[in-house]
Amino acid sequence: MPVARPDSGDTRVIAHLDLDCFYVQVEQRKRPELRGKPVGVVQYNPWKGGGLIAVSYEARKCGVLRCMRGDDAKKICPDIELVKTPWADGHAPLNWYRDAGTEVVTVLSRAGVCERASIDEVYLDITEAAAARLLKDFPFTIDSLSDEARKTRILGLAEDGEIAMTAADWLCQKDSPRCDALLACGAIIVAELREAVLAETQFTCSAGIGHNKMLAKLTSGMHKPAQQTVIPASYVSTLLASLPLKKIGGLGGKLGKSLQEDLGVKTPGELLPFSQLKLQELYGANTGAWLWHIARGKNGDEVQGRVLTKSHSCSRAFPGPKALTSMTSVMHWLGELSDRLQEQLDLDLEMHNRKAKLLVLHAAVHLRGASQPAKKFSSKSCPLRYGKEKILADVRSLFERGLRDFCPLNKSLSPVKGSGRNSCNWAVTLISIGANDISAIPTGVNSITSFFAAPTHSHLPGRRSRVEHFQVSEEFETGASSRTPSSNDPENMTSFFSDDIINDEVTGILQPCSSEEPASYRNLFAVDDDKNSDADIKCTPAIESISSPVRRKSHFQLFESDSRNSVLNRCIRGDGSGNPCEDLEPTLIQCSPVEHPTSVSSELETCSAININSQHADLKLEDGCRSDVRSNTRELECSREADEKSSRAVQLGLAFASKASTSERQNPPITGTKATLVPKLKELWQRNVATQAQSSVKRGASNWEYKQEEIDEVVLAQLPVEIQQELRSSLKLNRPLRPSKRTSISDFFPSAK
DNA sequence: CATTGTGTAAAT
DNA sequence: TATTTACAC
Repeated sequence: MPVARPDSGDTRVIAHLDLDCFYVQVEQRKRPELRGKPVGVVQYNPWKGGGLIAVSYEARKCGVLRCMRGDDAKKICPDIELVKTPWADGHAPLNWYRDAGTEVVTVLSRAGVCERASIDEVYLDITEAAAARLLKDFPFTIDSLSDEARKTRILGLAEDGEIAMTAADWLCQKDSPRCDALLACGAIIVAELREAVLAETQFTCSAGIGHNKMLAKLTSGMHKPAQQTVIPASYVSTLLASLPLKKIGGLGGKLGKSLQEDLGVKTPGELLPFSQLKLQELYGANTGAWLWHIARGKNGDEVQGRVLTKSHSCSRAFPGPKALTSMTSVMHWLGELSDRLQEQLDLDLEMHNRKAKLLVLHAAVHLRGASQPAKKFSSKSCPLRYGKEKILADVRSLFERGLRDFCPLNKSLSPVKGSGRNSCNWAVTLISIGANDISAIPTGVNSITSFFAAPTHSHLPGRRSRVEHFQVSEEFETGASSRTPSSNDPENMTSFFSDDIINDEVTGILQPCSSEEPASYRNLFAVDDDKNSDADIKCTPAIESISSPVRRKSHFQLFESDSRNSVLNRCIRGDGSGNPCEDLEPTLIQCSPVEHPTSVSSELETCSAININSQHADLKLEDGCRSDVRSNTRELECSREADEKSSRAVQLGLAFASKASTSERQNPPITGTKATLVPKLKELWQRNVATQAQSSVKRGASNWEYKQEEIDEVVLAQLPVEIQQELRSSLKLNRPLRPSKRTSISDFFPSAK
C-alpha cells in the first residue's frame, strides 16, 4: 500500500517523448514496403557504404548498430535495406527529418508546454492537463483506460514476492498519493498523445513520464519501441541506486568518467554520501549542486516552451586523405556551405519571420610538417549579413583570420609552387558554418497573418510571433495635450505628430487585456513598479526606446512571446538574475490587429496599438530577402541609425492614444503602486473588453480568432489569393487541412466577442 | 587515413 | 564578447 506522501503543491508531471529510430520511420512512411523490415539509414558517403545514422528494430536484432558502416551492417545482416539520405545539391539531408519532427511537435503542443530537445525528442510539461484530468476523472476505472494506457509500464511494480499488480491496476488505484495520481493522469494523457501522433503522422514513439525532466528522459528509453514508462517518485531512489552513472543525461561523458575515477562512484545513488559542499568543491558550484540533486532524483529544469531551433549550421568533414590543402578547395566548400546556410535562413525568415545575427565559422585544421602534427581547432565569428555572396565573403575572411592565428607568418594562403600544398602545410579536415542569435523580426503589421494569430498555442511551429503589439489606451497626461487638435480629422493627424512632441514628458499606462486561454499566456510577466522604473533593465534599443518615455512616471507591462530570444523576454531577464520577475503579478496584454503608426495616415482612427517589436538593426532588408517578405515589411524599413525614428513612432502612438481618450473622456488617469494597480488594471480590462466589443461591431471587424485545425481548403479557397498564400505559408508545417462541413468564411472566423 | 552533421549549454 | 569545451543523438 503506497504511503501517503506530503506533496508540495508544485509537483510537476513531465513527459519525454522519443521517436523510435526516427529517420527509419520517416523513410518507411515514404516507402511503406520497407515497414517491418531491417532497415538502416546511411549518410551519403561512398566510403564503406556510408555511416548509419538510424537502424530499425528488426535490424538491431541482427546486431546492427548505429554508427556502423553500411558495408559492415550488410555483412552482419544481409537482408538489411540501406536507405541513403540525399546529400548533395542544395538538399540538406537532415532538414527532411526535421520537418517530419515538426509534424509531431504540432500534435503534441496541443497538450501543454512543449520543448523540442532534438530532432526526434520532445519534453512536455503536462502538469496542468494532469491536474485537470485528476479533478475530472479520478479515480479511473479499468474499463475506461485506452489500450495504450493499459500497456504503460510502471517501474517498481511487481516486486519480488508481492502479488503482481498490473499497470492498469496501478493507474486506477483510488488511494494513491497525489503525486502518483498525477503521474497516472500523465500516463493516460501521454497515451492519448502517442495515439494521436500515430494517427496523424504515422510515427510511433516511446515516452517516459515522471516528476522532472531528468526522470522523464531517463525513463523514456526503458521500454522501446512504442511503449511508455512511468517512474513513480517512490521508486526513484531504488532506480538511482543501481543505474549506471552514464545513463543520466549529462554524465555520459567526461564528467561521468571523472566522477567514477575521483570518487569511485558507479551509480547516482553512490553519490548520496557526498555533501553538496564537497561536490561543489570538486566540480564547481554549479555542477556540484546539480550532482547533489541528481543523486536524489531532483532536477528543477523547466520545460522550455521552445519549438524552434536557436541556431542553424552546416558542416562538412574531410576525413583523412580528403583533407583540403588549398585555398581553392576550401573556397569551393565554403561556397557550398554558405549557400546551404542561406537557404536555411531564407526558410526561417519565411516561416517564422526570424533572422540570425551572428555568423560563426569552425574549422578543424591539421598542421603537418611542423613541430606537432596535432589537430587544432579554430573558431571565429562576425555579424551575419544576409545573402549568399555576403556570407561567403564573410566566411572567407573568418577562415583567413583563423588560419592566420594558426599558421606562422603570412604563408598560410599561398600555395607552394609545384606541390599542390600550401606553404604552411595545413590541411582542413572539417568546416562548419553557423548562424546564431536568431530572433524574431516584426512581421508586416499590415499582414493579414497578424490578424489571424490565434491566441492558443503560441508556441506552435509555423506561426509567426504574434506578440508584436502593445495596446495603448487609457488616458495619457502629456504636455502635448494643449496642442491636441480638436478635430478627429485624419488630415490633422500629420501635423499633430510634429517632432517637438517627442521631447514632451509622457505619462501613461499600457492597458492590459485578457484572453480566454490563460494557459497559453503562462510566460507573461509584468514590470510595473515605480521602484523599477529607473532600474537598470537591460534591454535592446527597441525596448529602451519604448520604455523610456513611459518608464519614469508610469507603469507598463511587458509581454513575453513564445521565443526565448524574444526582445521582451530578454528585457525581463536581463537584470542579471536570469529570472523573470516572478514577484510581480502576471498581467495579460492582448495583441490586436493594428496599423503601424508610421505607415498609416487615414487609419489612425483605428490605431490603438503600437508596434513594439522593432529591432532596428533587423529591419533593413538584405538582398537575400524574399521579395514577398520584403513587400510586407517595406514600410517598416529603417536602419540602425534610425533608432530615433522608431522611438518617435512609439511616442506618436502614445500621443495618439492620448488624443483619442481625450476625445472620448471615458477613463480617468491611473497611477498607483503595484498593489493597487493590478486590481485596477483588471477592472480596466473588463471595461476595455466591453468597449472593444462594441467598437468592433461598429467597425465590422477587429479581433479574429480561428482554430488552426479547423481551417479547411474549401473556405481557404474563397479568400483572396495573397491571403491564401500567406496563410498556407504560415500553416506549412502543420498537418494537411481537413475537409469540413462548413463552407463559408464567416463560419470560420467569427469575430471575437 | 575515417562517427557525420546539427544543435544546446556552460565555462572561460 | 568571443571563443572554447562538453554533451547528445
